[in-house]
Amino acid sequence: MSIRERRDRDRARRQQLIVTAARELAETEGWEGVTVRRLAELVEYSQPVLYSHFKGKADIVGAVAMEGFGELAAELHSARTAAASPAAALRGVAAAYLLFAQSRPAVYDAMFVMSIELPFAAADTPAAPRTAFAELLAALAPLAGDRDVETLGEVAWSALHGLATLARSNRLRASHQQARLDLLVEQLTR
Amino acid sequence: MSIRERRDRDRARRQQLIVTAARELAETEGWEGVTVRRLAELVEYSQPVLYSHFKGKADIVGAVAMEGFGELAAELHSARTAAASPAAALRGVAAAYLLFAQSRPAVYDAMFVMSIELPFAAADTPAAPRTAFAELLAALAPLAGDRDVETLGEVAWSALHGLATLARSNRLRASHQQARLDLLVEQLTR
DNA sequence: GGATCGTGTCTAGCGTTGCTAGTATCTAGC
DNA sequence: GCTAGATACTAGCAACGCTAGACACGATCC
Repeated sequence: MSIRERRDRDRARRQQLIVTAARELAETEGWEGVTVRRLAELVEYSQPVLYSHFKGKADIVGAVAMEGFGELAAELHSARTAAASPAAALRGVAAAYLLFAQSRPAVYDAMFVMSIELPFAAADTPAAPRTAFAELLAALAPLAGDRDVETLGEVAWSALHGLATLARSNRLRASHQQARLDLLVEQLTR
Repeated sequence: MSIRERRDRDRARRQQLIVTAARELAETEGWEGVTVRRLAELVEYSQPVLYSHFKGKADIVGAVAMEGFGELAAELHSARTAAASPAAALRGVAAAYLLFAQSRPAVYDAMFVMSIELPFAAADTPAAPRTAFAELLAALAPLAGDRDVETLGEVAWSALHGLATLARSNRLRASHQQARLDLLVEQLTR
């Protein structure tokens, strides 16, 4: 069965090639510039090949989003564990979150703006996004006091998400991002 | 020049007809179901007529967004002025904001998610969105203490925006919206 | 009153999109 | 070496945003 294995390997490699191409194209030209035709041209296969890997364009976006969740979880984790105090950990996690959204906007959009179909607070939520949220909860737990940690986590995440998206569409004063982060962290720390 | 006036009146009425049709269609089937062809059919004109009113589809979305800003500003205002205390006013404004986003999701998307091109914190920001933001600031001002009101307003708005969008895509626990609102208002009041 | 000129609307079509049916080709196994 | 099945391709469908060119109507001037 070695041939079968090699084929599966090749197929997985090609799938990754598609996801990477979609991601890079979205990052350079935005998601509106990502079409199945252009992706097919980039990976040097015909369109139907892409449809043998993914159900449709939305599925490709979802794959990019999944990759992003893994990276976000890892970066939040290292930001949290690298900090000396609980307060510094929270601040580091929040800053890492905003940096992620700012530096990879296309991936962030795929994760949180585009792919509506991805239940989070449900039983069938995939592992990666749950892990990322768990990192935020871990950073908040020591500072929660009498507040419900999970609710606090949802509010904190919402604030971060709002800061990230509104700032990027020029709806917040560009020069005050640091001040907003400071104020938010102070509110959460209390 | 009465004929000219009547024509302008008819034209304005037709423009409003298009905006209303777009809005209703988006509210019932989502923005992906709104096409120029369907809109033309709904208002019983051919496609080029729509392009004599709007530069393109994005422009129609923008018109719906503008209408939404006016309504949001009005609802935030009445929520704020109806409250007895500053704390109640803030809570009322926050609740009104979330109710707006929940009850008119398509309009909310047009305002904050779709039309990227609409600078907010800039000189040429239209009046309606600025008024809406001013309402939030007015509700926060009495409770700001030593915090910078404008920065606090941006953080509060970001949190509300995050709560609204993440809740709607099932990324927050549906049953805990009240608890999140309580916690957020308490944080802001402090 | 009849010709003229604009304004306003329509039909038709361009290029592109996501997606798929049907065909050809290539490979694995007997 | 031949057959069966997997695999990738060409070609095309319906729908999209948008626009060029033709047509009809109404106001204006001789």
